[in-house]
Amino acid sequence: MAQGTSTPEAMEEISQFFRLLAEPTRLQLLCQLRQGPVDVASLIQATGFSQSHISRQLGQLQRAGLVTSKRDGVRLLYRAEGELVDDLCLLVQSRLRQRLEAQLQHLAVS
Amino acid sequence: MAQGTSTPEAMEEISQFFRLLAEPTRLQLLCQLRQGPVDVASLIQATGFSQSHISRQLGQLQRAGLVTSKRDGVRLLYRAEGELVDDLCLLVQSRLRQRLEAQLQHLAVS
DNA sequence: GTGCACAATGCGCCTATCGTCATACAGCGC
DNA sequence: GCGCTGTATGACGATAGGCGCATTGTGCAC
Repeated sequence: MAQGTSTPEAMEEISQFFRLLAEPTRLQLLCQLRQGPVDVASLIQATGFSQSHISRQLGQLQRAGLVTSKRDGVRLLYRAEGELVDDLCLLVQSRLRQRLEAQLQHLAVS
Repeated sequence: MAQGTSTPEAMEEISQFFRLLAEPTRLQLLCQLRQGPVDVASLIQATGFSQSHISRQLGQLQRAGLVTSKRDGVRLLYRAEGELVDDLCLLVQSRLRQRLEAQLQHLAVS
């Protein structure tokens, strides 16, 4: 199965998924949407980006199935779907922390 | 702790890490390097990219601490460091599979 | 129907990054 | 020292994607 991962096509797809998380804007949106449904105006407010930009990013995330939307009258409420992104972020975050601590040790020694 | 993840700076760093994996070339390289030390010529051969390109990508991965290099005479042997990337890829891969299966179900029903 | 608020899309600008070519650097054999 | 092989880096064109402005579309209230 380790070999299966090696096919360039699989790599292409996986990297495409990572690309969604490779943009701070989208990651911020996902973070805001973790706790439950949020309306778009709040997202615009929270991130400080233009409405069009937020709309596009949400569209991408929705097409990837990472968020879903529900209507509330005229507005749309978005919410994050699944905990995969959370798990990924936690893994990466702990790694970054590890690395920084290691650098600290290095400085302390030298 | 869920709140801690929300700071834009943290998002910036985490997304920066994901960006490393968002490129098929780099993911392929990491995949090749999982099994053990590989010399650069093999990587060039395996990916079909130019020497300079491979060198640059390896440099990025090395600065991020995802790979390390050892000299073997004139050549350099690279190897992957840690299983984080493997874990991340497996998680993403299983998700992609899930999604495709769900789509299949959808087709079967309709 | 008109008007109003919210969301999505067409267009363009701009920066970042991919990927190559040519060149410089490093280590080994002579 | 010189040449050779292997790696890194500078310069460049090409492409992708971020981001905003202006516009169009969509659903509600009247």
